[in-house]
Amino acid sequence: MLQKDFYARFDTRSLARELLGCVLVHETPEGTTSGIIVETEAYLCDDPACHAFNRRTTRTEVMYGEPGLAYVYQIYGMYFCFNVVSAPAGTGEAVLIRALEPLEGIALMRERRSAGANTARTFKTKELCNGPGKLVQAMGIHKSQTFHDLVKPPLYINEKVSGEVEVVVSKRIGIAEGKGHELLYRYFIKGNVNVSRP
DNA sequence: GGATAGATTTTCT
DNA sequence: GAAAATCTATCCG
Repeated sequence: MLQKDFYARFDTRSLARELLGCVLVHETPEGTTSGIIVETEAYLCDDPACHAFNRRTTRTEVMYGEPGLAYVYQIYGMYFCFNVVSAPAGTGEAVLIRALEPLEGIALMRERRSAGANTARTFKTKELCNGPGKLVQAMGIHKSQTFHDLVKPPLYINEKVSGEVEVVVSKRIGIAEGKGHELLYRYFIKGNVNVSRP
């Protein structure tokens, strides 16, 4: 399991890159789900797209906390996004986890995703976690886990299983022009089929 | 296969 | 009252 020093060691963009290949794990009463992190985005304090850009508020308070905390927020009324708080306490930065490659508990992920769908349908394995809102649903992560310290169960991250990975850098997804649209703060594993947008 | 509209609620102005 | 770090169903080719 990754410890505090890992989250504190890197600046936000380096952490976003380092998290690729690591394994996000969530232990719940229904079972354990886990997946390899294959896509991330960095949000810096001097970045208009960052929630903590304007000022320190109730919602963004956790982003100013110590690195390694979880930040879960609701987006577009019905979905949630999971972030890892980065940068020293007092600096409002975080890494958005955008996609996972399902590892453990795939049946449970399918169950949770189907329960969230309007009509009965079967999800392919690569459709379970290939987007920020999707992985939160599949992993059973809840908004109340904001402020959870990711160095202990039930929600934590394991170190890379298989050596270094080939990383591709790109513009972020869903950022409007004039809001840091052109910044190359998105990182994903080359050729991985679970990435939200190749 | 790709494009598009609609769902729905918290947060801040 | 508007905007938001999205996803799915449904249309069309």
